[in-house]
Amino acid sequence: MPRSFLVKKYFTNKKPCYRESHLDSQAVTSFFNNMDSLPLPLSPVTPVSPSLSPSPLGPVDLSSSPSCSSGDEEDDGGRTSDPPSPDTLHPMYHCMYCSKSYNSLSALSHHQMSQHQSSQCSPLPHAPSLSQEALARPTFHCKHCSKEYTSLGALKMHIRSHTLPCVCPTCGKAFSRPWLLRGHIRTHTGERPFACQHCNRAFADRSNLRAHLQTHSEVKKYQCGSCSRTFSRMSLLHKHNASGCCLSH
DNA sequence: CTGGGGACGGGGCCC
DNA sequence: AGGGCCCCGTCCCCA
Repeated sequence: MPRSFLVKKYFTNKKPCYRESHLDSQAVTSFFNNMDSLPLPLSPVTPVSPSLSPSPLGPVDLSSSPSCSSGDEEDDGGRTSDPPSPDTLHPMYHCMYCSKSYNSLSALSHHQMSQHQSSQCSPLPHAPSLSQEALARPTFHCKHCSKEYTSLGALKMHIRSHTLPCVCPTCGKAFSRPWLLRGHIRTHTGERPFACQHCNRAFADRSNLRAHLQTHSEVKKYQCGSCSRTFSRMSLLHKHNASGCCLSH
């Protein structure tokens, strides 16, 4: 499975390290104690321009596809999508040698095997040097924005960020995913399940606890490339750079 | 201006 | 396939 479903995405140097730093109970202490040895990115973090190269293959237009499979949980209010149209859910597979399209991978494979394999066909000029399988991979367009995905599941997940099916019963604010709603509900209940082991603070959001733990560390995660100052948050480093540090070096 | 907290979005991985 | 959870990241606000 590809690490990224998203065709158009921001490329980062993220190295997910899941399940290595559970922040509950003693794991927090472990995380903090080992902070110095963690492979933290102590280098200036620079924003990376998005790759906006168009899909080399004809994208699948899902403009009339349903926005979410769980339609019964969708809040209407003008956000619901058009009714499902099975035809438009079918991805199209495009030949890398000619412009013919097929609605099944097997049909495309048969076409390419029979029409192009024995000949000296070369891929279309706009086709990148990818494997044939990769080239045959369909792309799925979001009807609400310009994003493209290589799997329908990824697209459905993304579309939830447009349809916002999870609605707070208290204030009516809508969210794309249930756990986002749960986090929001904590703002109403005041629940703060993520406690700092080094002070009395507790947080409703794990990310905020993680950021807070940085404040306990002498050497923080984000370092200015010019003056070597370290910051607990990327945004602080950005502010620091914007304030002119790098201009004076 | 700086540091920090609150709230939230989104892609990726695991089950 | 879909839900749950993880991490990274951003924006806003305030002291």
